[in-house]
Amino acid sequence: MARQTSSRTVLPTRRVSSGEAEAVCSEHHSGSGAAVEPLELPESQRMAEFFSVLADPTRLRLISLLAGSEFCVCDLAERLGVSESAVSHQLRALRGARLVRYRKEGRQVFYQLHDHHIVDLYGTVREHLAE
Amino acid sequence: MARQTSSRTVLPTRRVSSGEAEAVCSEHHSGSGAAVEPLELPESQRMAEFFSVLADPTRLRLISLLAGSEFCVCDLAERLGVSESAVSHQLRALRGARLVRYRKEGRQVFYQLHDHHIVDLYGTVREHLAE
DNA sequence: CCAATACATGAACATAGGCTCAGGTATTTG
DNA sequence: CAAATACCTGAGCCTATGTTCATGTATTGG
Repeated sequence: MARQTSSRTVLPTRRVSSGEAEAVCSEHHSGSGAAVEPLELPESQRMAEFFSVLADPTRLRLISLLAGSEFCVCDLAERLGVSESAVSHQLRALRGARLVRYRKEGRQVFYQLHDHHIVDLYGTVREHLAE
Repeated sequence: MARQTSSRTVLPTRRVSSGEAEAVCSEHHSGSGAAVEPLELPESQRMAEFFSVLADPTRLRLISLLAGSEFCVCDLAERLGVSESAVSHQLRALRGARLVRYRKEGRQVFYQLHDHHIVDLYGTVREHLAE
């Protein structure tokens, strides 16, 4: 196990240097004077984009099916009760986020989860929502 | 222009059970005939709603700051370079998802992460994106 | 009490995203 | 080849959402 949670945020060098005048409450920092830098904007955008892929019921249900076994597109569509077009669009998003992989067999395309990360996420969120 | 969108068209609730064999490729199920049911729609919506809260750069940067220590609202606003109003709106979303907690001290409100779940998620996603 | 600070909230505007529709590509079949 | 199947994709419609702006509430200070 040993999930290493590096308590240090990773990216420095982001000085908010806008010409904005400063507030007063800045003197009340409860933490030490150590620079606590936020996540950089570009990386926060990449991460938000990733979470956006998970922020859709249809895609989550696709993932839940693929967690059980692999399926071809039309089976996924039928089981979710949505059009093949919609499924195909959503699978494209999942592919883009490297959440699923596929293999072709004749004219069918079988999709499966890409790796275990998504299952970990799934479990953690279920745990959070169950509380 | 008005198409047949009479009802909500959001949740068809099409209960395709065993009788309705529409597609042809259904016979290629790789799994056994066991019912592989997808995540139920209501739960998938709750989960999507939760991921939606994480699907925003500003909120992720707020979380990254709060992972280091607690902060009052105007400090968060200053460090991210966004308005206090925007921060307040986003903190509301984070509160709703039980991702942050707050304590009042005078006229200031100090926010901190609610529990460890978000840090786990954060780590898993960083790992996924780093590959 | 009145002004200022710190934060919250509703409305409005601009953008992003999911679905349907209408094709398009690739593979199998007659 | 031509039709059918399985899947992909661009365009457009409609809804959801993040921000700003203006205002409201609570606490501190003169």
